[in-house]
Amino acid sequence: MPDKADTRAQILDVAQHLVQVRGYNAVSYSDIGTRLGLRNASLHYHFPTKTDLGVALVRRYRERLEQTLGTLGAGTSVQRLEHYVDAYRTVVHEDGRICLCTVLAAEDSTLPEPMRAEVRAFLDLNEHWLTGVLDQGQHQGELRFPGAPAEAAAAFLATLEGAMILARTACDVERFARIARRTVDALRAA
Amino acid sequence: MPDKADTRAQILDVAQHLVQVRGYNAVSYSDIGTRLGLRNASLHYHFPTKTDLGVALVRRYRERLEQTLGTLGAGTSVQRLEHYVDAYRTVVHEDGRICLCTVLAAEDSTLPEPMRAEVRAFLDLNEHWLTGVLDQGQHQGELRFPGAPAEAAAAFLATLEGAMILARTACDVERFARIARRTVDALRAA
DNA sequence: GTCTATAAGTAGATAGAC
DNA sequence: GTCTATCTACTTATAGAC
Repeated sequence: MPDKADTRAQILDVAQHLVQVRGYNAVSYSDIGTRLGLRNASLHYHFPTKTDLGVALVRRYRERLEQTLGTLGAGTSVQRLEHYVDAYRTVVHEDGRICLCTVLAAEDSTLPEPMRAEVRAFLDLNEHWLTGVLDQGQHQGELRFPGAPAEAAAAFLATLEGAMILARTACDVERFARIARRTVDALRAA
Repeated sequence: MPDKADTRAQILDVAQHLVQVRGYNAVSYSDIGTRLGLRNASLHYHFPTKTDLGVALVRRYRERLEQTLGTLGAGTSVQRLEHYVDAYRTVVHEDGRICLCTVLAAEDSTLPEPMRAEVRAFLDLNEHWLTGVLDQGQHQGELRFPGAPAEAAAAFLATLEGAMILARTACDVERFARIARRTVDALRAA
């Protein structure tokens, strides 16, 4: 008699991994169940509909980011940016995994509305946090960039998202790190 | 008795539009046929397998880009970059369309191998052309950036791809143009 | 070239036994 | 909680008439 919360977490773990590689539409209950030794109906017990599963997936992903960003409150703006990039770098893997919400953003128009809202919330969280860091760095003279911090933050996030996609198609995980590094460097005032 | 090549082109037109919005995996023969008043079996006459359709789709898209880039050979490097961005801007629409290969790159791991090869060829074409323009601009003193032209080209392309995805999730087509403009400006030596 | 009809497979989802 | 069994809908794909 397995623990309910535990099984639920395992389902989310496997589902997240699969979605990060294949995308939401290309992952089925069967795919997830096979990897866990569970049947189709058992998954539906924990997540009645696929939308329920998808929403829970993105929500957990965002909550974890909130925790991570909470620990990145200290240090200079450059250090905070570098730790942020490091966190992103850990989700880019040899097996083709990239940021969950980058994949989902690409599928946006096919997602159920509750999922789209969660994906937007995740991206907004990133942009707002980045805007704060860039604003801090600009005022302290550590960072220099044209235009408003919010515009620079949007461009920065766009570059990271695009870099993950490029890295995957090129089967070159280092490509993400190279692009990310030069993008951080471009913001430095020095 | 419709012309065969004509029908084939119409199928590709409709399929491209749908894939740009939904992605390859979320578009079916039925979706395409309904919009053209054609039956499932008729589509299979023109494209025996879905892979055939997908490969033809990306190949035509790349050939068209080659023609477009051919007309962008004249002018200063900044002008060429701006025309390039303009060309990309025309594929970002209110209805959710973005660059075909940006969508396909996000689905990379689920695509049949012949399609993956075509997507890579498209992205390589972009990177090589951009590398040439950046190299030209650097030597002429019109552009200034750190590192090799190829590295700057990869970062530039990543930003455009990410910007398209962000623009779509935010339901804000202007967002792409704003990010693209600041990215071109950042390369200017002046 | 396009059609009807149909195959074979998979999807998300539910009922009810244990 | 997990199972077997089943349902309906949809997918890609093919056979053969017109």
